Amino acid sequence: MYERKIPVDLSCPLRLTMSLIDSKWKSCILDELRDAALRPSELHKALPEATPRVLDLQLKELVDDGLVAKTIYPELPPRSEYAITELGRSLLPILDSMIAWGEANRELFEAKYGRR
Amino acid sequence: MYERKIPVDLSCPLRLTMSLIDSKWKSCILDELRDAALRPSELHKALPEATPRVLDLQLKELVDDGLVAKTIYPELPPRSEYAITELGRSLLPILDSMIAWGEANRELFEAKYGRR
DNA sequence: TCATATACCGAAAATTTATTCGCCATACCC
DNA sequence: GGGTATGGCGAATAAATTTTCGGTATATGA
Repeated sequence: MYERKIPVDLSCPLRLTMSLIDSKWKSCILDELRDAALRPSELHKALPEATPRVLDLQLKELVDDGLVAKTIYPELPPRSEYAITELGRSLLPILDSMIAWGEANRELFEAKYGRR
Repeated sequence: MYERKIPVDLSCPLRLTMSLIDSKWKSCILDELRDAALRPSELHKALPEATPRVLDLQLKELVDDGLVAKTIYPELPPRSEYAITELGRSLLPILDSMIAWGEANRELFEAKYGRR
C-alpha cells in the first residue's frame, strides 16, 4: 500500500495547492495528460528529460491525491494508462495562467540568465 | 555577489514559472508582500513556521529573479525592507487562483488526509 | 563593560527529492 | 532456452533544500 512520505500541506490554501504540484515534474505531467490518457512509456516520450522512475513515483502521488486516475489493462505485456481526473482538470486553468506568464516573460529571463 | 545555485528553468514556459515560485516559502512570501513592504522580522512574524534563515535565503533568490526589491536604510540598528516588484505583482493573479482552489478543495483534503 | 536590537551570513547537519541501476513477472516469438 | 517488450519496484547514490547553530557588525543605553 502506497503512502506519501510528505503529507499534503493543509496549513493554508496556498500551501495546500502548491504542495500538490510543486515537485519537478507534476505540473508537466498534468499538462501532458490534458488531452488524452497516456501510458507510462508515452509519458516518458513526451517528457524525455524525466526518468521513467521519477515519472512513476510522481504519478503515484498524483493518483494518491486524486488528480490522476490509473487504469490497468490485464494484457500481456502489461498495459496501463494514466488519465487526469476532474479534480486534476480543475487545476489546468492555474497551469494555463502559469504557461501564459512564462511565455510573456521568457525573453526577460533568457536575457537575464542567458540562452545557452 | 550572490548567485542562484540552481538556475531558473528556461526549458518551457510552465517550468520557468514554476521554478520561480516552487520552493517551500516563496509563494507565501509574495503573498505576504502584496499589501505592504515588510522588514525581515515582520515577515518572520507573518510566517512564523519559516525560520529567519530560510526566509533570508529565499528572499535573496526572489530579489535575484526580480520579483522582490530590497531597500536598505542606513540606520542603526540596521533596517531593510522587501517590497514586491511589478513583475512579482504580475504573479499574484496566479497565486490568487491557487488560493481560491485551495479554499474550494480544503475540505476534500482534510477529509482525505485527516485534520489532526 | 556588557546587554540589546537588527539584519545577515557561514557551515554543518538533517531532511527531502531525484537519479541511477538492476531486477521481477509475463506471454510471445525465434 | 534465449530474446523482446512492458510496467513496476528496491536500494544505493547523488543532489537539492531546509534547519540548526553560531557568529559578524553597529550604536544605544544601563
